[in-house]
Amino acid sequence: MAKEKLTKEQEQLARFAKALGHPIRIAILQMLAKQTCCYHGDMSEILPVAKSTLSQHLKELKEAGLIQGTITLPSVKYCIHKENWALAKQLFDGLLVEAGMSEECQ
Amino acid sequence: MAKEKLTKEQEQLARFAKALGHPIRIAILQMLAKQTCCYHGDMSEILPVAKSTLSQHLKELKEAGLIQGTITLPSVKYCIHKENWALAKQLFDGLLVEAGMSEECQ
DNA sequence: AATATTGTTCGTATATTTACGAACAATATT
DNA sequence: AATATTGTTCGTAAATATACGAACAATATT
Repeated sequence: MAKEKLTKEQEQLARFAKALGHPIRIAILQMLAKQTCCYHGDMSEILPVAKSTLSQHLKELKEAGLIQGTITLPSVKYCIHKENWALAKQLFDGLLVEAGMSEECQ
Repeated sequence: MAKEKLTKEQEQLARFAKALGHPIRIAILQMLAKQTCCYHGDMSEILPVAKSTLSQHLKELKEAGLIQGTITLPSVKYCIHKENWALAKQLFDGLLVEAGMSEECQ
């Protein structure tokens, strides 16, 4: 068995995907994308989770590199991490296109 | 607090993303995409996991609707689930483009 | 009928994820 | 100095995810 090691790219893509793997985090990213709201407080009012839970989700997105937060007292402003987002887009696109073009398997 | 319910779309996108959220599953999809291999056995030889673990990953991808498997004795052939894959692509694209165009938040 | 091949399922252990409220920290306001 | 506002961190509980080998199932081969 010639077990192949997984590549950094595969790990990175999985990391991004994992961060997207929760509906609350999707909702967060959509809000940030639309710029309808960037503040923790605003999201907290809309999203159906406790503020502590929201903090956890934001932390995960931050750790995955998809968003960044800056303290703007008395609130905290979040936004998309443009650079990493571009990388994510590139990686996802690569996979999605590739697989979309695959032959019918039958 | 006007807590909004999450949409089916958000749930679906998160479901897909979650399925992509493991490097082994990324590797599986890439192999299926490239058509270099469609058989469980072939993947089992290449991917660095026990066959039982591979089965679990394949099951998750199947349950998420991203792949489908057909028994072709003595082996099992897997392939991308074209229809759902197209949906996944659409949903991911939507999010990725949207967020990519968001204003600089500063 | 015994054996081999190919995957799945089972049993199990460990780690991670998710969620909540309470407590805390940092600053602003009274 | 007490109070209010805004988020994070802590403690905790419950659910999922991940991994492995052993056992099993289904068919093919001897």
